[in-house]
Amino acid sequence: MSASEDSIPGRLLDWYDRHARALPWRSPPGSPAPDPYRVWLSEVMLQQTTTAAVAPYYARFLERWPTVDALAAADDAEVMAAWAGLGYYSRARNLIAAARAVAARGGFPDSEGELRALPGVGIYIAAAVAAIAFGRRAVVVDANVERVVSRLFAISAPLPGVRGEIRRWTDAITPASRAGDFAQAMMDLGATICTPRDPRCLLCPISGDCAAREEGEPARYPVRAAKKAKPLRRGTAFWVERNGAVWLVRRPGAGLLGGMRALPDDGWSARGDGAGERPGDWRDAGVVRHGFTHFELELAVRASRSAEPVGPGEWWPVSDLEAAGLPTVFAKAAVRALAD
DNA sequence: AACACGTGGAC
DNA sequence: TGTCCAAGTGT
Repeated sequence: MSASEDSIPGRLLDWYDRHARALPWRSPPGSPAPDPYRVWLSEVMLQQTTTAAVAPYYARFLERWPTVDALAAADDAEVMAAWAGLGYYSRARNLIAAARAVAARGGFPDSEGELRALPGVGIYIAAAVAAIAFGRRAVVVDANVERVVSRLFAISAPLPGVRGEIRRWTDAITPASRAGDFAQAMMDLGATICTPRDPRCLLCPISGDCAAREEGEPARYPVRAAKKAKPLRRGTAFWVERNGAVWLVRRPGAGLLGGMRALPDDGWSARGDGAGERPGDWRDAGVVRHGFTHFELELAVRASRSAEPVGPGEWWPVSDLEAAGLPTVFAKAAVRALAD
């Protein structure tokens, strides 16, 4: 390696060679670079999502669509249904669009700039794919890196405003070679040692360079701006059942749960409950609570066997509801309706 | 710059 | 039960 063993990247790479996590989308350190399709797919799934949550989805996607060409040829509805439960559904919509763009140009581009042009590929994924799949030197900054770097240099200004400074420090310690392994080493360090609470500094290969450890309270970094309170919204979902089938709709392509199958609802406007306005014989099937990123939802479930479905939709066999690919909030509502 | 955008696990 | 937060991106 070009980095000396006494440097921060040198010690980190040496640690990574011995302690890298074995993850389904990863090649062991020193082995040939993994397929860019696999790196890209995993990075998209891993946005704001834990490795444990991603693993089964990643396995299913790879089995069903082993190449970017296969994914590009897939039906939108099947991909959206396969994504159900993973959250942030715009990722799935962008995944399809990006796969088709890549297939059309005959393969993945190998530079950050071109990667960045793909839908759903931002500054982080472009850098990660360029470094991990194509061996480029790129500055990869995710939440792990933010935490490690903010501690290493005791950066006391709050996130998110301080991201530029963190990026410059990361650039300063990113080696010319093995930038992909370096990025993954930083992420492994953040995930297993330099953890949000109670970092295990005694096991850290760069604790001797860490300004936060020197100060004595590393867990106080990174500093974050105060977060806003989540408002509570109330709404109603409608379970209309007939001959063993339930009426499902597809949500509009953009916005919350965009493009996903769903139960019909009242829009969750603050005043709630338009159920009384819908003709038919309705029963109260209970309430489910669900937390979204920026609000909390209290969703009343109303069920009927006589109401007429409203607008476009489809009858879906209740016995095969799993295959409909409902987002978790509606899966909860379905369980509530069926338990009633 | 600030906000929209899901979900589940850890404590 | 509540809070934090995880391999971020788009607008």
